[in-house]
Amino acid sequence: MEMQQTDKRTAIMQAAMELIAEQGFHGTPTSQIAGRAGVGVGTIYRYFKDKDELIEAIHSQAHELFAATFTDTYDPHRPVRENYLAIFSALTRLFLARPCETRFMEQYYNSPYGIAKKRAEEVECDKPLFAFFEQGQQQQVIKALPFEVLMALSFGPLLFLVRDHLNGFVELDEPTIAAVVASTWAAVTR
Amino acid sequence: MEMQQTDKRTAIMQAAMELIAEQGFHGTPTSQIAGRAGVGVGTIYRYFKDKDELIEAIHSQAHELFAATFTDTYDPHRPVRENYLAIFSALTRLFLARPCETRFMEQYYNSPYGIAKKRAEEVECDKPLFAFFEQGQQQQVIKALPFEVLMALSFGPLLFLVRDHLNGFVELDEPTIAAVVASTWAAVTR
DNA sequence: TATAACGGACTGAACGTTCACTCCGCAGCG
DNA sequence: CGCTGCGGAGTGAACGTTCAGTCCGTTATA
Repeated sequence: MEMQQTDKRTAIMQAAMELIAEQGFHGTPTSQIAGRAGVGVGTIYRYFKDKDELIEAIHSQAHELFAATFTDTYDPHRPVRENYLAIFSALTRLFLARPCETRFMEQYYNSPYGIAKKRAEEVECDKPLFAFFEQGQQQQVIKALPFEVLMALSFGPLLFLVRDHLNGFVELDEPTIAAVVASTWAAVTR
Repeated sequence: MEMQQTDKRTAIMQAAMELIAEQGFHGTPTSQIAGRAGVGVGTIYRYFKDKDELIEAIHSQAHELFAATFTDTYDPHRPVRENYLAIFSALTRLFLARPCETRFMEQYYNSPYGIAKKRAEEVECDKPLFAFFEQGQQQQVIKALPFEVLMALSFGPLLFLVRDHLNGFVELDEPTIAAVVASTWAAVTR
């Protein structure tokens, strides 16, 4: 039962993601990452130039996971409202199903890493969502507010609640998710 | 022109708050705090047992500032809607006027400090807001959702936008604030 | 008033710890 | 034997914290 070349790389990324999600970037030494991944410290540096590159790799992987949910859920043949409810429900369910990825991303975007990253690629990464909101605006359904404001009205409450849920302050079940997404829909529509 | 005893304490807290707001807890060494405050490193430890106690003191001060805005703005003789719009507009304006306090608190509540703190005193600190929402629910104006959900619907978008504003991604002017608060009002009402 | 002794606020070099990262020896395989 | 992938003790830097000593305002003494 041999490990493939990429298995150690994957194990390192998984271990780092879990630990960073729990303890933050500065709370998780490389030694601990190596320990959970079942590899030596030096092995980390065979696959990643430094800790920053490891973190970027994890971010990139998590980002793809989240982006895929959008493209999987979005259906151009449905009305805007149905798409909205489906997309944000699906995203919330994904946040809850993948707590490590979610908490990692929270850590990431609340750090110098994330701010620089966002500045660099915001244009790219949010393009599909931007187009979706624009479509709703052209149909006079969604308010004529700046894109960032619509993002805030949609994601703000969900991320707030997901964080509370993962910290054990709220039980975020399926009916509650539906109620929240319906409420944010009321916030972004005329 | 001598410094009072408490002036150095205040200078240390101010310097630490500014630096932590910019660089995070682990990005700001005590040496840097002392440098900006214009005191020796050791002086910090005359006023605070350790770095944690310094952070708690800053949090406590900022918390009082924010709590005061609620009590100053809330007027029991106004309709719920007017109170809601006034309170959350005022809070947002305060967030923008006090970027250091705001960013410090963001850092704080995204760290082990904040989670433990919230667990300990959530009951206490949110009491006035809880009562406010309850009043609106009894008048059949505000949705019968859990308190945490109402908090998320109200604060989520605002904090999201304030963060974007402080990072330079959005210009959050007075009309935009009004539009956002009106939108979150639409989200929390029946 | 002039001078000496005191007390404690203040300082920063030094300490021990912890971290990210390196380096060299080892094991498996052809 | 050479080569490749790997491990973990070791390294230097940086951190939070300490503490022996300095400085200065106040008080006691003559």
